[in-house]
Amino acid sequence: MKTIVMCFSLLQFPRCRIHSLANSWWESFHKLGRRSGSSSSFRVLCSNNYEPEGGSSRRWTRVTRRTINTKTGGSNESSIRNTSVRHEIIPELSSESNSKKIETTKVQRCRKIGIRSKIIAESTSTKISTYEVESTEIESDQYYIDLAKLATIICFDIETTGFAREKDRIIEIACQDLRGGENSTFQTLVNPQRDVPNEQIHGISTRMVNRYDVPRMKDLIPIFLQYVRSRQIPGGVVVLVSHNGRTFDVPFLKKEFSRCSYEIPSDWLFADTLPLARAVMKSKGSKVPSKISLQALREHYGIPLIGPAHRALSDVHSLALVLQRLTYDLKLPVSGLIQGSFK
DNA sequence: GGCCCTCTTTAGGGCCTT
Repeated sequence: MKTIVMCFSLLQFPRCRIHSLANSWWESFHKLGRRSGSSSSFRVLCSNNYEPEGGSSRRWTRVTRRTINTKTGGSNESSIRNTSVRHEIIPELSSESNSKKIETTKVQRCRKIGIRSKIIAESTSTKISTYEVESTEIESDQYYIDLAKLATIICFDIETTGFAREKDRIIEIACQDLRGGENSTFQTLVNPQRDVPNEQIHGISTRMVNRYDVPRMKDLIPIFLQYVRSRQIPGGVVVLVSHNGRTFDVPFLKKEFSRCSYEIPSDWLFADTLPLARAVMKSKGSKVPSKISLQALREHYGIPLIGPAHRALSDVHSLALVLQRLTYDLKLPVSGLIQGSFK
């Protein structure tokens, strides 16, 4: 597996884009906080800044001559520096010893940076009662607080050839790490090796994706895994957030992984903004409106559309800001988001 | 498929995702 991951270089794929939306989420969050005059929500979704072994200068071994047209991009953030930290993922974090291991990992291997560290160091035990979490009493609040300190929050979205994961295929994937910084976002078209019947929805045509230089899913998964791993805090978990992900994006992604003989890494968690949106509506004392689509939420919060609607990266940008507003409204900390996550 | 609402719970329709 590791060998496969190292077989691809993002720089090799100009159509696979890693953008620099960097700190837009943080900037917006701080603006929101200034407007509200409240500091409690600033504990939500914060994280420290880390970079994997080798940093941006690392080199991946090229073992294929297949030219795949992808794009990368991004901006440097002053707080990001190279580090010799190694990836040592803890697969299961369910015991007290593992909780202690997290704490040890945090102290020994991680660097805290600026205000974000101060934010995350605060207690994050506040939870909103209307957010129905799936967790049982197996894990303590402290466990989730510890886990939150090493969590990477990544919003993601997919475009597909249809709704049926059994017969349809992913044709575009986009992600945005809310921590921002260099290589914080990732976007690529995916070659489904079939016609795209719903171009009218997202504007992605058969001609755009059925190309030799657009990666197939089996080509992309190792790159995608490497991207996520590059954003992951050593010893921490990744929380992949999407809208209606529980019933669409995540099962679709899992199906594609399975089809290509891959498994979703055990330290990936998934969160869905749809139940968060319902919880916000309930908390305001109103019945859950019938329209709680991502577009409806974006309009509700006055978030401008960046780029064409129903393209993965545009929706990810919207989702990142919607998530920020939802967690703010719910006063939901990272630990609460993790408690409500699923695998 | 899961969730929510209502003309409901022994059910059905609508919404979310493309």
